[in-house]
Amino acid sequence: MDESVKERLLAAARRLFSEKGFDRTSVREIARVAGANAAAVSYYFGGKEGLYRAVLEEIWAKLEQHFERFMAADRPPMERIEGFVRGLFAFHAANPSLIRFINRELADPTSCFETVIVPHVEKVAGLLRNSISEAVARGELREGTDPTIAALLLASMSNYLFLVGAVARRVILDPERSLDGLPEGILSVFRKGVACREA
Amino acid sequence: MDESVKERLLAAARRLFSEKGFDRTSVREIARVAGANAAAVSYYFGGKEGLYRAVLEEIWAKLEQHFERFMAADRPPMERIEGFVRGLFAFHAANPSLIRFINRELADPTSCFETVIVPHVEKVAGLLRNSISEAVARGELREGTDPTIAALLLASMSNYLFLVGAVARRVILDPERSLDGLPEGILSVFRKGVACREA
DNA sequence: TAGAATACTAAACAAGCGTTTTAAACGATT
DNA sequence: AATCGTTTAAAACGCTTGTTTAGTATTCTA
Repeated sequence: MDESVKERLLAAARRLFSEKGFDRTSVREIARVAGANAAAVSYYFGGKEGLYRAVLEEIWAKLEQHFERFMAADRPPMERIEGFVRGLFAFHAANPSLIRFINRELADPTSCFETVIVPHVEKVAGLLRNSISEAVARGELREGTDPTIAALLLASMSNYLFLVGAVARRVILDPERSLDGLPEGILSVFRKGVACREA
Repeated sequence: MDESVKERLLAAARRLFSEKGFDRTSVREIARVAGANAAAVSYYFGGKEGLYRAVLEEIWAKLEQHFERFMAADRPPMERIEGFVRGLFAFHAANPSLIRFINRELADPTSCFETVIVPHVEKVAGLLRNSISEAVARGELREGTDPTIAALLLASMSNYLFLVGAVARRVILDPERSLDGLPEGILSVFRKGVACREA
């Protein structure tokens, strides 16, 4: 237990908030998991909401870093589009339950929505939209494709499974089915769906 | 105010639970909106959770009724698939915020998950999966298409927008943009994505 | 080494929660 | 008219919540 109390609180909050959300996680529980006092949350973060905000910023920073690697600006647009999907799945594999954290915030915004969520989503959405626009301009995606709609649908397919994780693994998919092929499946549907050549 | 207290409680709970979710809605607030006493919730529904469960059942019944109309068993499979998407959008148009209610439960299951959510999702997912299987068997969708994956992706595209409604309207889509064309756009991507003829 | 700033804690606080209790009002039946 | 079960209301209960207070160690600085 050589980490600082602040770091232990962040780690515990990250875990508990992702698992159960803001409302169902109490300050006392975070403190217990962190092996700290509940008052330390107010001391270091100004309150429960401040701690939540800190965790959210931390996660988004990590996710954006991830996207910047998978969607590097010097790559051709189709590679960036593929990077979006593969990056999202890779991130989820490396950080299970964190995507649900973010998506829960999207589905049910807290007070962090305006200051944390909106700017970050705008950035990632812009990256994806621009990649699609470029791909259309290059003739790699069908002319007339609406980049906004196309981006929305690609993000839908890439995110929904993780969002409804609990029910998906119970009802929609076999629990033991591997998800390894899913990113390519999504990209296949996407490519053909807005591909350059009509069938 | 000629409705019964029980009905008024259900209506108020439906509205408040859809807007703010289970945790952020208090029994006292429901009672105030319904013009009733907070104790009536325990009296009629056995508690807050019972009221929540009643609302959830009510909504699912309505939604399933909707799907049974749009995905009638006597229709050809591709029409049923189209009915799934169009029905979902129509339902959302008629019952704003109710889809978010359901989706919130999917993203963050409460104790109703096993008894209410799982059976209903299984039913609708089965309808969609069977329609896709039949369409593949008829040669209307590409051979080798995995019905489960295809159903998942179609449901993803159809649901995600409503799920992330708040951020979608702020960041992803123009607030004034009409969504009228979106169901057809989704179906277009889906059809081409798993269409019979390769490009 | 004295003093000040920082790090941390136990205890108390006020507010809100869902529920239960108690009792009054109501409508139908005897 | 008296009595019944049902319905509604007010108040109180026990509990948990996030935060604050007040205080004690600990560490750093002069």
